[in-house]
Amino acid sequence: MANLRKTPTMHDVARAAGVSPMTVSRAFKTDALINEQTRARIMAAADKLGYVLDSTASSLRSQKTDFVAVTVPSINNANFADTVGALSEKLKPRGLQILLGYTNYDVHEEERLIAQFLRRKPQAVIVTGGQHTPRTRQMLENAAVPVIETWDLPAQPLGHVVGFSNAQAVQAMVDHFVAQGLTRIAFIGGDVDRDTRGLDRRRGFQAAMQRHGLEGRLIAAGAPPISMREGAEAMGSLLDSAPDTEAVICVSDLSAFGALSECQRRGVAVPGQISIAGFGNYEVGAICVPSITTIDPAPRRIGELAAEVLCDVLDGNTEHPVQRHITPQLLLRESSV
Amino acid sequence: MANLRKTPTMHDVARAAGVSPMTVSRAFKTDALINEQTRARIMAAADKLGYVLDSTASSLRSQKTDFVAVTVPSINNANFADTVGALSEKLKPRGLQILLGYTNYDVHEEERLIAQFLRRKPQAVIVTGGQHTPRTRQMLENAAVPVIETWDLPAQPLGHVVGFSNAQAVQAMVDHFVAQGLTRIAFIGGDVDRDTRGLDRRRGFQAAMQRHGLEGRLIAAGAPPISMREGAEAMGSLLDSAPDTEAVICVSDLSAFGALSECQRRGVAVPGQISIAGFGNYEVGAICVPSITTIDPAPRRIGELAAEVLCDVLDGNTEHPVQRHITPQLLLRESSV
DNA sequence: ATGAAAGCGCTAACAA
DNA sequence: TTGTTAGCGCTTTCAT
Repeated sequence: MANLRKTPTMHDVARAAGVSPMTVSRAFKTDALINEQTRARIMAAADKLGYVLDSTASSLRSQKTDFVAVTVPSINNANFADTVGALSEKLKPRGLQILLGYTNYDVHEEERLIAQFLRRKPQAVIVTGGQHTPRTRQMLENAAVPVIETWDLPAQPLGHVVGFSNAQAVQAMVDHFVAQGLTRIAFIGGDVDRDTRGLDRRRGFQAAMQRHGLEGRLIAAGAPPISMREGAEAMGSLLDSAPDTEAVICVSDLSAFGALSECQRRGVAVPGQISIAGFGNYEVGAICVPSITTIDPAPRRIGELAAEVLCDVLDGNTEHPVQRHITPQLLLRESSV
Repeated sequence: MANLRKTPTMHDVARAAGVSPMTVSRAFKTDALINEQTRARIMAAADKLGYVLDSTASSLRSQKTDFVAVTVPSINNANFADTVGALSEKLKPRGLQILLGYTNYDVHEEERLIAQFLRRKPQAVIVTGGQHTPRTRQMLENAAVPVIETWDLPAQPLGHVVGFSNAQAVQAMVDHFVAQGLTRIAFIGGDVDRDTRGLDRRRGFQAAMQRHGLEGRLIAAGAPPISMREGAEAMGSLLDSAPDTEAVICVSDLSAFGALSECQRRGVAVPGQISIAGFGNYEVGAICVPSITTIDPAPRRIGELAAEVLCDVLDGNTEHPVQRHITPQLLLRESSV
């Protein structure tokens, strides 16, 4: 049976085309010095044999892979998906392939992932956030691989940074509500600190409230990521426990939408009786009625900038660690007035 | 400088631990025959040197990778993310790593991805849908790698299948509306046939309408994937052109939510004046007010079954192509009565 | 523009 | 339980 034949190698193609294996190797490189007719003959032979280049062998010999390792907290999040999408599109022309892993908002799972990824000798490692286990930090240092931290401004960067201050962004939101004369303001977010960006947003909320001499109300919505349902439940307990609340800032648009829905179920007017704001500029917040005031952290821009930084590093144009800051935009919508 | 040292290899660890490289290799395998004290000594030496196993070399020598190639239409879709998430969790214990690519609903992009992935000699290829270019089909056949098609019931399967009939699921939805006495029913979906699952749903709609002797109204909402915004716009033109429509079935919950929002903006009562249904059981449809009637295709179940099939194949328990069918559930909610 | 020799780092196969 | 030998498929390097 034909299927019992071993997978053809470069050697087989070389013999079929009447050249040396080295010439076949050249034929498969776009920029190699080779006669076009020879290449055509080789490609025809390769096609006939069903030859597929073995990039494992190629990587081993050249001591160079085309992998870029990327970790995100969740595979199921439109914001991170946008960042990865932009990254992927920008790296595709360079022939770089993304090795994607998700940490489930857990630094130990991140450690496990990074350890696994480093065995593949990636060209770079791009992570979400600036919180890592000591072992992760050490592995990345030992690997001497370019590292880019995204979506955050780490206190002690591992290398390059493409991010923004989550705390600062939420402070702008608080200022907006206070400027409207609102004082009884609550924050709906995760009840544990696994999600460091969520934690930063909560801290930003509290810092801003304190600055205004106000007392912030914190509503715990469960373990990150906070879903629409958890947002709705949190809004329910807020309405039960502190019905005089005038505004609610949610850790994300998803929980904000859940909160909005709970208000609608209870006949609480938004805005009017209560204003709602989210974070992340997810599509749902732009489409729903009323639309939800939010902060746009430009997730695709983060991916594009990370790709830019990475290309500079790989081209040797960047010797020192780079910091590229995003400026999140406050988007005022119908849910706050 | 310490950093100028070459990356340590097994050889270096072996010398440091006073054993042969082969013993080091064994120490890094969980199930290898090795003295535990020797292993401890080796691990200590490896740790001190910052040694990281080179899985490229390992794969080349053993002619075996731990990659599973997976393609999905979009990285930014909660349903496919759930499938990939479940797949990933089930494959992790086996030490299999997912190589994820997204096709952007384009069979040619799928072809490009598969070609790239096959160079890595994956253990299996898992694709979304049953529509592929001839070249893709041929590459996969040549590679003699296990293939699983998901989310669909392909007419000509490439190998194993874990899916359901999108057409049939939508027919059940039409039957539901007709049973309620509704006759003027519209379908909002993509205007090109790139998304074969969307196309199947539209066909199911038309077939069911025809079976009931009714004429279906088709509203084109743009190129897949259909967003919430496009759903809203499509509902706008439907309300303009055919205001007597009694029910709308949307290609997904996202467009259904957009359609619902547009109704709310225009003061059209849902349900009452118009009933709305979606597809996919996305969270937004369960939380919004009114909640949206939908079909649950059990995306995580698809991933779990695919992982199950894959494990059976890798264990040699499955010689012949397998078909595992999902039965999507109709979820009746507030948007239809 | 093409070829020959060597070896990337690891592990299969066999030996002790 | 550990060691020795050989070679996976490719590309670097040097030669022609």
